[in-house]
Amino acid sequence: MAQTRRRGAELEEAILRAAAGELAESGYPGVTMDRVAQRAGTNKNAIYRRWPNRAALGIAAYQLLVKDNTRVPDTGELRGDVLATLRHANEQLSSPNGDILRGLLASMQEEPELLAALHERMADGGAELWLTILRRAVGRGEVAETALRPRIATVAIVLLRNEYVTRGITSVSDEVIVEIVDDVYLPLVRAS
Amino acid sequence: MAQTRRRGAELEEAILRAAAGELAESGYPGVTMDRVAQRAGTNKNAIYRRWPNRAALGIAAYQLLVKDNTRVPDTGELRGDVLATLRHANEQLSSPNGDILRGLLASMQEEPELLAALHERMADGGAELWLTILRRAVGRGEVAETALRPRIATVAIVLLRNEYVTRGITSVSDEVIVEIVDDVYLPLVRAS
DNA sequence: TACCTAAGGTACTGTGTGTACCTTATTTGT
DNA sequence: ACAAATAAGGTACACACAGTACCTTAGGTA
Repeated sequence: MAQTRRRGAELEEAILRAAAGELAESGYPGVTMDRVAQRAGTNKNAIYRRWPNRAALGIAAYQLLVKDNTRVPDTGELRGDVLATLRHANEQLSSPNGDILRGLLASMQEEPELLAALHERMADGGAELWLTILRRAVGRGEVAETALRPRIATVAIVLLRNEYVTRGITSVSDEVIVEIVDDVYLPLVRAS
Repeated sequence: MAQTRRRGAELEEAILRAAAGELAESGYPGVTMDRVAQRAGTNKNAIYRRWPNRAALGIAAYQLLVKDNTRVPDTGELRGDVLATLRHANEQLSSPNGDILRGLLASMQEEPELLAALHERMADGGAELWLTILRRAVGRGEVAETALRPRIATVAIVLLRNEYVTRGITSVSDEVIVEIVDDVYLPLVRAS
């Protein structure tokens, strides 16, 4: 009954929107090829012509979901910037996004290149954001230039993500975030 | 043709050994109820009478695999202890154990209590081990007593595990381990 | 000896992945 | 304007796996 048959980019977007919808509503387990196809008003063939398997579709949908999440806060002091970024990431990782992330991580065992793509887009996990925050702190004289290393800069978000991935919780309390900042991150960057 | 039918603990051990074998050879995806049952020379009913679902069986098998892995090294200095522990954990987490861990983590989305059990046994992830190492360093005067907090003590292993979980790699290079120790962990505990 | 418990065996439902094959609509080149 | 190429729709399928039902059979126990 469709007046005109959708093609190319139009159909691709419809599929992606359907997959992202399932992801948001039912988590990664809900992203089945049958469900996505039905929701997009198409069939599995159209999906398999674009993504080689369920995992690839899941990553693409996840990227659509968490897009536009990399703003760099500027509160005027390092502690405020770090807290704001962690809290923002905490919202992004909260249920169901945490489940989604965990589900995706596990499904990528055989596709390292897909996992790398996922890692790049992982919510606020990019080192560049953290280096930017630290660079401004260096400019204000809050920390020494030797702290400007990716491994050091991303410690806070790694610890936060660790809470999600290994504890399976749906949301990290603000106390934990403050603890990460005051007990670990700030002492570390000031000592480096 | 079995002379005597196995029962109770004997059968349970046979099932667990079969599951651990599949885990070691094929990772978590290989731990299917059918395969484990066949390998153990029994049937799915016997498994379901003991574990409520595949995830529970997977955790039990994982615990069998990584058992006896918590020795506390004593090299006489903090840096040596930390490096030894991380290198040991790196071996434990190396393929296929890393895949196994990731697979288990993802499957636990609905069973928080199982995930908690897994977390307890996670290779060298227990805070107690790290606190012991730090306590000895405090005794030697290497670090201040204020560093004796779980969040601080476990930072090194969390960073190492992060490499596995988010990057999907099969083994972390020794350079990364040294970087974690010298650039992050030692500065952190000495500053605390 | 009879009973009870637990193991073995088999079959089944339901769901999901991925593929095959054919039909039909739409675009593009001539 | 028409034909050929391209891509979508539709259906059916093979295969694997989780979990359940139901019955049969072995082996301790009273």
